[in-house]
Amino acid sequence: MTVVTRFAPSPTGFLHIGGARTALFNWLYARHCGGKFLLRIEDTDRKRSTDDAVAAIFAGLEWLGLDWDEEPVFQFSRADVHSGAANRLLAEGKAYHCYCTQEELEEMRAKAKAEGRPMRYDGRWRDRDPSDAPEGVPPVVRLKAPQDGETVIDDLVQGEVRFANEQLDDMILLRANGTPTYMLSVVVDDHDMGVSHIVRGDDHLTNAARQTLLYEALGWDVPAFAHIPLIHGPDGAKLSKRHGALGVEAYRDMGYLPEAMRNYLLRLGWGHGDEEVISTEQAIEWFDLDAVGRSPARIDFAKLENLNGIYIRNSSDEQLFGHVVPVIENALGRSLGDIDRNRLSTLIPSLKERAKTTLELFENARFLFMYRPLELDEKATKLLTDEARSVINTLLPVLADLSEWTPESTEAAIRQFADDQSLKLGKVAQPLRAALCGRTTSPGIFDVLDALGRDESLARLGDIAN
RNA sequence: GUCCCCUUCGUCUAGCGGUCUAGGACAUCGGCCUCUCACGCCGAAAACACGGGUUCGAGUCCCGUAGGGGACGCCA
Repeated sequence: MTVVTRFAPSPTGFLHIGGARTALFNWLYARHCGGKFLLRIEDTDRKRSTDDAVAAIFAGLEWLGLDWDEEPVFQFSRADVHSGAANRLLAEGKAYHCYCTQEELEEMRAKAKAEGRPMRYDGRWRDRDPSDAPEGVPPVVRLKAPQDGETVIDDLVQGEVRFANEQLDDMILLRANGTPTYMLSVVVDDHDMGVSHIVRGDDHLTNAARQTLLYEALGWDVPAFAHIPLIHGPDGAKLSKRHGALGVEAYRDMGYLPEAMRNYLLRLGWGHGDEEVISTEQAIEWFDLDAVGRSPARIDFAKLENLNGIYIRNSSDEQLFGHVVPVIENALGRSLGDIDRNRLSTLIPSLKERAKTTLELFENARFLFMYRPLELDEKATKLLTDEARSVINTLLPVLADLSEWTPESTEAAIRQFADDQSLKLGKVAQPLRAALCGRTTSPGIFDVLDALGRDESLARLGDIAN
């Protein structure tokens, strides 16, 4: 059997992190099995669906590197097919018209609540003669679902889950205005798209039971289900905006790399022995639904950051440079000229050892793009005492006399200088750092000198010495 | 409230009856390295929710309890 999975978001907002993980698991499973990963946009709620959201979902998936097979299906465009299925059930006597008013349903709900029961439609039109139909009330179409027995979901993640059919009432297939409901659309679409494995959040577990009934009524094979636990916020509660229910593009803007994000999401609820840093190739090879945990996982930004740092360090200099230039240009509000680019690319190897996000990398590189005379931060100002300035003063001609300007040559000269002056290297390096970077932390000082170049370095030192 | 699911260090997890005095990772705290900050390395503290069974033996199986989550729409 060819495995076909799908990701079916409703375009009512950005692609949030929970959806991203669901998409990732679907994608991984399809790739692992050599099957297909399809995309369906569930835009049947016309009021809440927007084109912007559709675009955001596409962009989010692309950013994460989750490519889908075939053209995306837009659910709303298939409304006729969906209602056709409902009409077929009607003709076969497996569905019926219900003329209940909203008020009647409200009453049922209130009564159920008062009696401590869940709201269940009482089936009052189930076997009633259609000739009883009230004038001018447009009916909904309901499924004539079995009233006893049980429906069993053999879930790849949750195991065998049983629901008593009496708890599953006659769900609405077609609304009074004739449009199909979610429950109907999903089943018809998944069937028509040939979906073999439905991987989705476990908030859909009860829906799986209802949908199973629908599959059976329609005479279709029931696909395999895999209901994965939801992601929770750091506090264990539902994901809130404050706690990470952001669009994936927000994570991009916070300086995370898509590969790191993917790795992190993968490890949330799934593990492979002691493996932590897992390449996409390995993930595809190792991923399987039966290893997905059943308990919800909390998002942990510290771990995400740590992983991101690992991916930054493992990036090639060229790759990282490409990632970081737009981040910097965006933060700086100007584009980088050749000089800026050269300085940045020289310092990248050193910069990437000390940043957990590309945003942090920018902060650490910021001094490269500042204009003279440098604005010194508080600590740098404090560090540049008269004594420190005189060290720079004495060192300046030594550096100016260097015939060659490389990390090796400046290091040799400065170490020699410190030796001659009976100073510890730190006593020379720290003032240099403050003068060159305007702050007391930076990449290795010889790399800084190298990146800035001879002229700029000497000029910045001169600004301080005088 | 009803139904369903879940419960190993603070967090993510390994563990699929004996090899568990419970392993790894992040975070935390020490130390080393060192021109600062990082990286790296070494080390410490830190968990089987509780109560009953089953078994020669339970983190691992069963049943309760407690706690957490999800579902109960003419939303998806």
